[in-house]
Amino acid sequence: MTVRVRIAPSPTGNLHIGTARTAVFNWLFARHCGGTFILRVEDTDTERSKPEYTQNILDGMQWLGLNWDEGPLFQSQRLDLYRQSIQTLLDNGSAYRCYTSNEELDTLRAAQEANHQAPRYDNRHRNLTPEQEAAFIAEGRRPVIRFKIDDDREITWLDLVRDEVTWKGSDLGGDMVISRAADEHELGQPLYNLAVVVDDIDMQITHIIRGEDHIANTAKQILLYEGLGVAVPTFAHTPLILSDEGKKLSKRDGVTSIDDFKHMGYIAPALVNYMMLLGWSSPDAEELFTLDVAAPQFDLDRVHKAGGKFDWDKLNWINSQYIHAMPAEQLLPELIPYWQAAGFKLDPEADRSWLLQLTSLIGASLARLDECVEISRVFFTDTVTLNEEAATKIAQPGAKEVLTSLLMAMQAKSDFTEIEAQELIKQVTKEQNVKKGVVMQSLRAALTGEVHGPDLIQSLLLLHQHHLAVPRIQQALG
RNA sequence: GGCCCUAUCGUCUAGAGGCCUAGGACACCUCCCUUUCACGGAGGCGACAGGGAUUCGAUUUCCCUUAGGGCUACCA
Repeated sequence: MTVRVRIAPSPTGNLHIGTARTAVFNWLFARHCGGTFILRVEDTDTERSKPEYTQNILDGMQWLGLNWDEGPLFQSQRLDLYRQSIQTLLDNGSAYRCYTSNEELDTLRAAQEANHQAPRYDNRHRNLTPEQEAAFIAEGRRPVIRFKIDDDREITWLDLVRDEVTWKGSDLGGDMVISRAADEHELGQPLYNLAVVVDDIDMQITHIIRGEDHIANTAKQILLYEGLGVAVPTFAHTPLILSDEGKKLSKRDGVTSIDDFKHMGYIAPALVNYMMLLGWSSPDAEELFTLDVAAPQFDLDRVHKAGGKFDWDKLNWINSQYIHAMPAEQLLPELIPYWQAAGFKLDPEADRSWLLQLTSLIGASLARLDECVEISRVFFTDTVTLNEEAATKIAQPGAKEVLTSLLMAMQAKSDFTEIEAQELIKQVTKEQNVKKGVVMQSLRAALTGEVHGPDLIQSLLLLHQHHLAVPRIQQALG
């Protein structure tokens, strides 16, 4: 039996980090087993589902490198399939029409809550006589279809990450609605649990890997498999991604969509790497690896049971490791859009060599791509403003003289090599009889307006190439 | 309220009865490299929630307590 797994996002929002992480585990499991990874879009909630969300999810999956083998399939296009199964359940007596009104349900729940009881449907319409049904229909009630859940039933399954899980039928909230209200002899819109089971059966899914927030659904779904007379697949419930407060990460926690991470300057392999590490550890204790490297060693056995808090520090570190490992040729095209968005004037073609040098210069300073804007700002602006500390450096004894010497040398020569620049610094230091620090500090201050920054010699070279060094030193000298 | 799940450094985790004086990574601190800031390198700080039981021996097994989380829809 070949392994078939799926990721089944609901297009009611952009691709969420939690969904993406579940997709990562499914992808890894499929690739590890040489199985098939399927993408199914669960859009049975027509109110909340939006095409743009579907697009966002598809784009996000692709960006992350989570390629799927089959799909995307859309539940909204498979309604007939669900209706057939609903009819089957009706025919074999495991489902029935329920005419309880919302008001009656509300009253019931309110009473249960008042008595500190768990809210649940009391199965009051489970055995209606034809006469009773006719009476409700005559009242104009539109029935839902409920699937019978026996209270004394015990549901147990062997979960691939949390071993044996047991659930009592009485804790499932009574007979479950599988089809929305419709006219008396119609089959209404199928509901989540029914659609999922029918699809998983139809698509011959062998392993259902999803977040632990689905555990109660699993109990219900197992009953549905039985009602439909089909073998139950294997389940695995992964731990949830938690916020700082230790709660399930939700849209309210700020950045949660893959899109957001992308725009913040995280790169796909780093984000995926972090998601893999959140809840799973590789047997050899490695922490930096791609999907392809992780797949052969991926195993649900090594998935942790407890939820994990999302840690920005660790993500930033992983992201920085990937960025630092990128050669300038590869990194440059990633940075250009950020520079352009910041309004920096640059010509990717004509300035290519200069941009590559700049990229090499700042690469090691970047933890996120977007940081390239602030770090390299002084290389793109016409003038700089000295901050307080920088002004102090230029005001220190000997600084003016040093800068004047440097200025003259640079006016005389339009391009320096690194060796020549170092030689020049050395020479000026000796000439002016100052400490090297004075030269370096005043030069940096004049050039960038700041006292911190990337390698000074490299910065000088780059600025001089673009004719920015001379005017800035002049400006600093007043 | 009910049910279910979970519990190792601040965080992510390794650990499947003696290998543990509990290992790694991030963060933090110190030092080195360096004109600076980063990067990089070397150290340091730092945890088995509590109580029972089983055992010659428990981080590891069992029970209870506590804490945290999830679920409790005609959403998915």
